Amino acid sequence: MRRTRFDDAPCPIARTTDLIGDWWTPIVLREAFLGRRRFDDFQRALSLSRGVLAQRLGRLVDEGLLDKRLYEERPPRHEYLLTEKGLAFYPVLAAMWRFGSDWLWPDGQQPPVELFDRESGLPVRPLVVDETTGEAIDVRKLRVGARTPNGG
Amino acid sequence: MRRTRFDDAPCPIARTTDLIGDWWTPIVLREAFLGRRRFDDFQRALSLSRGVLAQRLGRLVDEGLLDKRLYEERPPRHEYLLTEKGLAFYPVLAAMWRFGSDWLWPDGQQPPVELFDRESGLPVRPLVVDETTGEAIDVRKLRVGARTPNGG
DNA sequence: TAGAGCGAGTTCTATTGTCGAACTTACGCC
DNA sequence: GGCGTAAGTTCGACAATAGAACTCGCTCTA
Repeated sequence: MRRTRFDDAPCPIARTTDLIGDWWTPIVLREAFLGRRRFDDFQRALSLSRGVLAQRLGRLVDEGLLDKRLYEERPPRHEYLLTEKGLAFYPVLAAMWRFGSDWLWPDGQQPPVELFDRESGLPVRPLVVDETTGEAIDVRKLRVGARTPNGG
Repeated sequence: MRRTRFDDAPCPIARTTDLIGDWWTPIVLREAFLGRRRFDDFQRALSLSRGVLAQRLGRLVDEGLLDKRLYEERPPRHEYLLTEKGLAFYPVLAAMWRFGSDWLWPDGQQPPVELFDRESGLPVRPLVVDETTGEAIDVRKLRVGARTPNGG
């Protein structure tokens, strides 16, 4: 049976899930954000099957999150760079980071790593807010509705 | 081959990916946030295999995002309610919503649905910021580092 | 100039996971 | 006693994954 696809669903969550709803794609993107560019860099860092890596990188290129660039003619060598769309995905990883840090470590323990601001050196804690009010998102105060003509 | 597990990885993104890195879990959670509670509600809304649904709901209960409650003794009837941990996952879906809305529709088009504030009725646009500064997250200004004793 | 090495994949096979349908259990109603 | 409903479990066909080996184009070295 073919995996169910959500890429033409009317819901933005479903479409995003179609894009990253497997165990390697978010991790591959994480590595891209950490500055990895070359096939074997990804492969060594993640020790995943080369076949799966090729498929995932290909998908991310097809979807426009990565750009496959020739950085050397002879012999031909490629690198994968984040596009504007790829960079725009970072907030999703940041939200995952926050949830994981807050909820996926045993009692009293915390993850060994943290995010820092390069300039100030201060720790950064991602938080999801409403862009207009600046208030933290509270699901109990939200509803989903049809798009308004002037909205969004 | 057994699927690679990330549930004991040192990276919060990897652990979160382990939890939701498949095609149905985020969608099941979305439905839970939309107020769905009963097995057949989920099944009818999503038309996914009952086997897969049972496995996913079970995992979410095991992980503490859903609570399985008996709401009727005879005949025995159950419902799945979001826990505090489950509610804490909403920001991740909100970030996915924003990315999907902004980037996964063809030129000039927009998704048919939108988020609204229940009280004000105004559209809500999720944005990921740094909790301390309130500034939007910019991956180019971040670095990952070892946790500081007083940090985080 | 033969061979080792490297980057970037592709191909192969065994094992798992997923889909969809059918089946089961436990009860309530008529 | 049979039908309906909630909440699953079981089953078989098919798809995806992991890991290893192989290919291809090229460079460097002895």
